[in-house]
Amino acid sequence: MKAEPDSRVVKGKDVKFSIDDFEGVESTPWEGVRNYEARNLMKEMVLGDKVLFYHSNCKNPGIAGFAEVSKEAYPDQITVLASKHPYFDAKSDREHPRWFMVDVKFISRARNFVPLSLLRHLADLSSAIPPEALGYVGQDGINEIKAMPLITRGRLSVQRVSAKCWDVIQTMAEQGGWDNISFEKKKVSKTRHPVDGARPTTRHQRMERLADDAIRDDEPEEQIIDALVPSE
DNA sequence: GCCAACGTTGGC
DNA sequence: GCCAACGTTGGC
Repeated sequence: MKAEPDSRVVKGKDVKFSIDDFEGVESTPWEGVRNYEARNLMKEMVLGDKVLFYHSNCKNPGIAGFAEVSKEAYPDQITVLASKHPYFDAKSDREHPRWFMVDVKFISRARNFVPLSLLRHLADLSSAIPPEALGYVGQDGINEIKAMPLITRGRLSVQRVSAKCWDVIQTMAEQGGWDNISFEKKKVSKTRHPVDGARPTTRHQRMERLADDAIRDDEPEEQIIDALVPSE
């Protein structure tokens, strides 16, 4: 799950939420997700599901800590009902909420911050053999990283993580060991070549995915159409 | 129902 | 700050 550690004001509200902020509050409602696929993933979450806490849209993006689901999906309407709020959605109302959130409980900080650039570097290896210093990751680990939606898709703010992948990342955060390997962001090719197993991304296939996501919205169509539209 | 235009995300 | 990727909107 992605959060932004740096201040950014959206319609008058600062959306900053860093690992420091998280540690201070222990548990927090994951409000503000306004993407169907991300919402559907949150609806699938069950109590105790493990979460990677990711620092996004910042100088050094990467995995900053660990968390778990402490409350299963419920309507995100605090923010939705106030028309002045940045997450306001006129198509959602109290009876027929469109957006949901889970509560997430802080577990721990990553002893070693796991930068996206490192994960990318590992995902870009032509083989599945980790660099010597990261031997403990194993070939399985490299393959898990190669398959992460974080690598293959980007954008989506809530993503699935396999149990194995979560373990690999947590072990990395625990053990570190990449201080002496270079994983400079190479400024070479503009188009990133898709990794094996990446979801196909032709326009047509993306449109189909979107349609699926919207369909899995379980509200009857008429309720969406009839949703109250507040003034202003 | 298609698809161009537009808006947002988010790495760099 | 740039801009590629891609989700969303709306005209037809």
